[in-house]
Amino acid sequence: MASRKLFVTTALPYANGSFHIGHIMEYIQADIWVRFQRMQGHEVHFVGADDAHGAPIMLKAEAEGVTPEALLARIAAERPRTLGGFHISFDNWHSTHSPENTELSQDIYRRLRRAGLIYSRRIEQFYDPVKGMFLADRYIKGECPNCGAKDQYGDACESCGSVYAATELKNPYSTLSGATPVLKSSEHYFFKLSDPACKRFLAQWLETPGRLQPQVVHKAQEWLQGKGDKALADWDISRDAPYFGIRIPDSAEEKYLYVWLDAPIGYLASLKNYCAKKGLDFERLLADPALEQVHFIGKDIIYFHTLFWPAMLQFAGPPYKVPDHVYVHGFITTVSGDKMSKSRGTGIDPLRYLELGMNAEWLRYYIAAKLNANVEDVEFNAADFLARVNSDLVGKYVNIAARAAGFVTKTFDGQLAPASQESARVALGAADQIREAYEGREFGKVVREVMRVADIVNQRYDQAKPWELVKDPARREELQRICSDAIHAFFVLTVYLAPILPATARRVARELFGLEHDLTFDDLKALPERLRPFKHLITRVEQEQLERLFDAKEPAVSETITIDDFAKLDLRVARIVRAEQVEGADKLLKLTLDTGGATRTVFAGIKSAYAPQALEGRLAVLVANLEPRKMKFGVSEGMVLAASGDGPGIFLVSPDSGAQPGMRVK
RNA sequence: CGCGGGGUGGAGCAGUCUGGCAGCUCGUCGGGCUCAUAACCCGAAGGUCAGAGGUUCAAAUCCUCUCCCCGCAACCA
Repeated sequence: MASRKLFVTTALPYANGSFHIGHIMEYIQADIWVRFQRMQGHEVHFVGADDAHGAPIMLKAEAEGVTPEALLARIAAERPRTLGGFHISFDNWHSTHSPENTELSQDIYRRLRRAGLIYSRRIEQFYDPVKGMFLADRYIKGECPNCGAKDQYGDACESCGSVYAATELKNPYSTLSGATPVLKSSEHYFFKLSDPACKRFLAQWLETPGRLQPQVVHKAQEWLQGKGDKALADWDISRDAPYFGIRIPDSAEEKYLYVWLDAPIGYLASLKNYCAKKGLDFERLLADPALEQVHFIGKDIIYFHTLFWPAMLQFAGPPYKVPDHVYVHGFITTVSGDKMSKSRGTGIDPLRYLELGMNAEWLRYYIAAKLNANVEDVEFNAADFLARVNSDLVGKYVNIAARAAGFVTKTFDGQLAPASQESARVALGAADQIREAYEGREFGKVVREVMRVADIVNQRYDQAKPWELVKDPARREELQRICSDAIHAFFVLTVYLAPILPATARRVARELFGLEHDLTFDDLKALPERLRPFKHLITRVEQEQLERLFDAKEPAVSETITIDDFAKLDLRVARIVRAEQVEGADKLLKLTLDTGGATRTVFAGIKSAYAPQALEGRLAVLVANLEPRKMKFGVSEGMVLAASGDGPGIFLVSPDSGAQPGMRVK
């Protein structure tokens, strides 16, 4: 087979937090595919990077009182531990906040401009006068213009489902400062996605056979062919200062590239950074017609990777090239045991998984077993995970070696009979199907096929009853043949599983068979002649480990504060002297509090949990120095403390009996 | 009727393109074995293939409608 040249990426994780299980699933999927390609002798360049720009990172850094760079450095520092822990074999990990990315992004921008695909126009947008910045829809809330529901975001109402522009909200406010935003106009740059040449190119790019999964083509075509108000619109690619990003070049005003423009360019920036380290010529590598550019992404970012990204690359021109494949996967959902509490993505913390000493290959195997080439969600089910890993990996696969190795070492001093017995033949016979499944990202098929063979091997071994043969010196040869056959089959299966279980495959190759290299498909041509003493390869998953993994329910506690920070809070014991319904309010009760002499009015969102009469006379804890807040029904002069969780129920915090109104709580 | 994907024994999945006795793993029940990390082997029970209608000698599979779940709908990273 001709050798291929591959440039493979995974989606760039947004650098405002640690990896979550969704990232890890994608990396495992891509890594398995990449390792498979390497095992066939292909040249693979597999890179990733942190997606470092944009308003959320800028604001998060500001909230923490650090520079964005410091925030990025902290996130970057913990990446290797997780990536290494799960055996993700990136050749390079970089950042979009890098000289390479700045250079490439500005270059691509200039080329697109020269190609006539960028124009500017003034748009009106909400501006936060306190923060001094323009507000994206997600930072604006207000009352729904349709149903009047409060605290709705700037794009759609969660209460009545109507869709509108942020400017239509009634009584809008900035979620950043609480200020009332003002309309302000600003010059914005647009990428002319609607240009006929652009649409023609995308139509042709999408239709290229084998490039994308059919479901993905359907979805992209819908956007591309949209009519009326669904028509493909141009893309606003600029943002006003202050913005943490890459400056738009040749612009008098201080403008920045929208983070989604420079993020995918980060793929190239990481490759370029890698080339520099390796002494490779970046432009030559990229321009090589033989190079296949492959992106693994999740279904949430199809829009960017099948429309904007190929269009940007196409019209930027050589050496940039359009992606050859964009492989889309679904999300991972989590079911923790019998609780059936489903949560998306966040159910398992990858770092905690590693810290508990859980084997990364368990997860790699489990995810591989569930992955196919479709855009379907994958469910992580704790009970299923336990059963699958223990019975497949330990009970079937490893067991083959464990049960036959003893005879070979003790009775034959590690000498294996010549190959080509029945079990090994069955195993070798699966090679084509397994390679095809790997290539097509049908990892579930790989696993099913491997386990089908493992079952056959165990059955044949059972029928031959080596534990009886060993008692009869006349049947030594037969015993050696049976055991060698099982060991050979085990070796073949290890080659098949190597992309999924790289660490185990490495140990098997070195410790059991004395090979100096990592396994490749070429190793199937000559099966081993000797076996070294068997060692424990993979431990079983313990129920307790899974329980601890999910016990981490209490999510990371909020950031540490100092005693001085705490001292800022003035908490007081207060007696609820009156509690009343509020006309027209869904959630609020109006409380009149005695704070030891003075009286306060507080609106508390506890109507669903308490009848007003039940509250009168009770003690509560009041945040006495909270800034008074003007609400629809009056001014609230503080806040009473109450506990609540994910489920229903609100629980007022009460001081023990004996406490007097006005006492300080600390 | 906005669009895409999904709904198959208790659990997780294959089979759907190209119609032909409903299959695999785990779990459960019964038996066997003792080489193996309580692993392995044999057997059994368990499904109106989300629902309704249609095409056909024959439908999980093709067509129509309905219900439920996940996701998408640029100015959200």
